[in-house]
Amino acid sequence: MSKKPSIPKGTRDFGPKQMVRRNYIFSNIKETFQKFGYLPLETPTMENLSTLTGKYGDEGDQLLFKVLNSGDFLSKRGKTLVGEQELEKGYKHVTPIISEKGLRYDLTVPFARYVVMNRNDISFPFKRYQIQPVWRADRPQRGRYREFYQCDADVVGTKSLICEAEIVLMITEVFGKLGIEDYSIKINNRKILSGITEVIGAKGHETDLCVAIDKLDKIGEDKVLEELTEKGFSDEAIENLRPILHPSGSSKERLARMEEFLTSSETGLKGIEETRKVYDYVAGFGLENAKLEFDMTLARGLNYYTGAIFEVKVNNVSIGSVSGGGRYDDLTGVFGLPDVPGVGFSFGVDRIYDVMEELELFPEQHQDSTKVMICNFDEESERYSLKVLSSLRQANINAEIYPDQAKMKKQMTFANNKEIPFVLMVGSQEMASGKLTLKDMKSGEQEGLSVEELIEKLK
RNA sequence: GUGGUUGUAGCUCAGUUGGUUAGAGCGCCUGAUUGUGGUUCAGGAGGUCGUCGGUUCGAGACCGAUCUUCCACCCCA
Repeated sequence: MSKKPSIPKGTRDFGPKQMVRRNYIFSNIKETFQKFGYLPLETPTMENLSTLTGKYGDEGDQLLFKVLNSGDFLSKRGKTLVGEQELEKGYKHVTPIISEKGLRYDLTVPFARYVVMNRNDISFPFKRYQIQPVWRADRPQRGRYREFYQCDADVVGTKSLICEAEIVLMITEVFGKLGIEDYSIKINNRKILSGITEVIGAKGHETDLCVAIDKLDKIGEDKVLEELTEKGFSDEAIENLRPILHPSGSSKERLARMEEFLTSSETGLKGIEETRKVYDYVAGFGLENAKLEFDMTLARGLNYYTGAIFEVKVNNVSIGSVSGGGRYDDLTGVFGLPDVPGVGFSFGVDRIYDVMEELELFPEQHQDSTKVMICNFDEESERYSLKVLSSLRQANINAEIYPDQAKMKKQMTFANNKEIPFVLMVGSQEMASGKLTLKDMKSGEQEGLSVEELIEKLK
C-alpha cells in the first residue's frame, strides 16, 4: 500500500458540513460590509517579498512563507548558487537569492499596495472588503492555524472618526446576526499609549510598554512591572505608571481619569478626544448598547497603527481575539504614496467558527442540500424518472436521482445518511397510475402524488 | 523561535514488569426484509500500533531521529 496522504502542519480540509457553516458566516459578514458601502477586492496569493518584508516587524518577517524561485535558478548565478561569504552572513542574506515571492501574511498590506498602484483610478475615500486566506509560519495551536481566512474591511482617504464608529456598528451587526451575545469590543488609541510614555518619562518605548501592559490581566501587576524593569524602564517611570494600572468604573470614568493623567501630554489628550468622539458617533447612530469598552491596556502588535485600535473578544471562551483592527495614518507611505490615512479591521472567521461551535450557535440548515431523491428501480423507471427530475429542477427544487439501480435498502440508507428529507419512488404501479409515491423520511409517511402536486408540495 | 505533550481499526479509546494470534464501543458490509432508511437480531470485513532507525532471543510498550496533534511562552486572527 502507498503511504498515507497528509496535509501540511496547521492546514485543514473543510468538508461539506463545515463549508455550509463557514459560508453562513461569510455571507453574513459580506452582507454587512456591503450594507456599509464596502466593495469586494481580491489580490494574488503571492506578493513580491519586497512588498511584504519590513511591514510586520522582525517577528512578522520570520513568519512569512517564502516561495522558492521557479526554473533553474542555479544557472542564473553561475555554478555557485551562494558564495561562502553570503553563507556566513546567515540565512537572512541567502533567502533573497533563492526566493523573491512570498504568501500574503495579511490583507491590509496587499490592499495598501493595490491602492498605491491604482491611485489614479481610485476615488477617495475608498472602501473595500476582502475575504481571502492568509498564511503565517506560526506554530499551530487551538484557534491558530498556518492557513486561515481574514475578512477585512478598510477605508482609506479619510480621517473621519465616523469610520471608526461604523466599525463598531458592523461588528455589532455581524455578531448579532450570528447569535454571539457575550463579547466585548475593546477600544484604545495609540496616541494614549504614547501619551502615557511621555508622562512617565519613557518616551519612545511605546512598544515595550504595550507588550508588557497587555499582559496585565494574565500575569498580574507585579510581573508586568518586573518585565518593564527588565526592558530598561526607570523606577521613577514605573512608580508614575502605577496609578493607572487598575482600571475600574465605566468607560467614561476611565476616560476622565486618563485625561487627568495625561494633562501634560498633547498627544495623549488628542487620543482621549478621538476616543470620546468615537463614542459620540456611535451614540449618534442610535446604538445605545454597543459593547464598546475603553481599555487602556489594549495594545496591538502591528506597528503601523497610529490612532484608534480595536480588538473583539468573546467572553467565557478560551480563544484569542476574533476580530481586530485600527487606524493607520500612513500605510501607503512605504510604497511611495504619503498622506493617505485609513482605518480597517478584520474578522477571524476560523476563530469565529470555533467559538460558534463551542457555544452551539449554528442553526440547523439544510436548504443547500438535496430536498428529494428519486429511487432508481430499473431501466424503465429510470427513464421515466429523468423527466420527473427535470420538472423538479425547473421548479427550483434541489433534486437528484440515485445513479445506480441498487437495492432499495442501499438507496434508502444513502438518503438517510445524507439527511435528504423526501424520497420519491417511481415503480411500475406509479408509472401506471401517474401517482408517484413520496415518502417523508422523518415521519415515514407515504402518499401518492402527481408531478404537479409533487412540485406544489416540495416548493 | 523556546519548553512540554500526543499518535493503536473509519471514529472514540483499552492494551499489566517487554512474551504466542493486538481488543472494546460506535460506524461500515452481508443477511433476516428479492419495493422501504432511522429500531431489533445473526454473521462478517477492517491494523506493517505515525514514520525511519536502534536495543533485545523477543518491541504496540524501551532508546534516538523525524513528522503530526495539543498546551505554555513569544506573538497573533
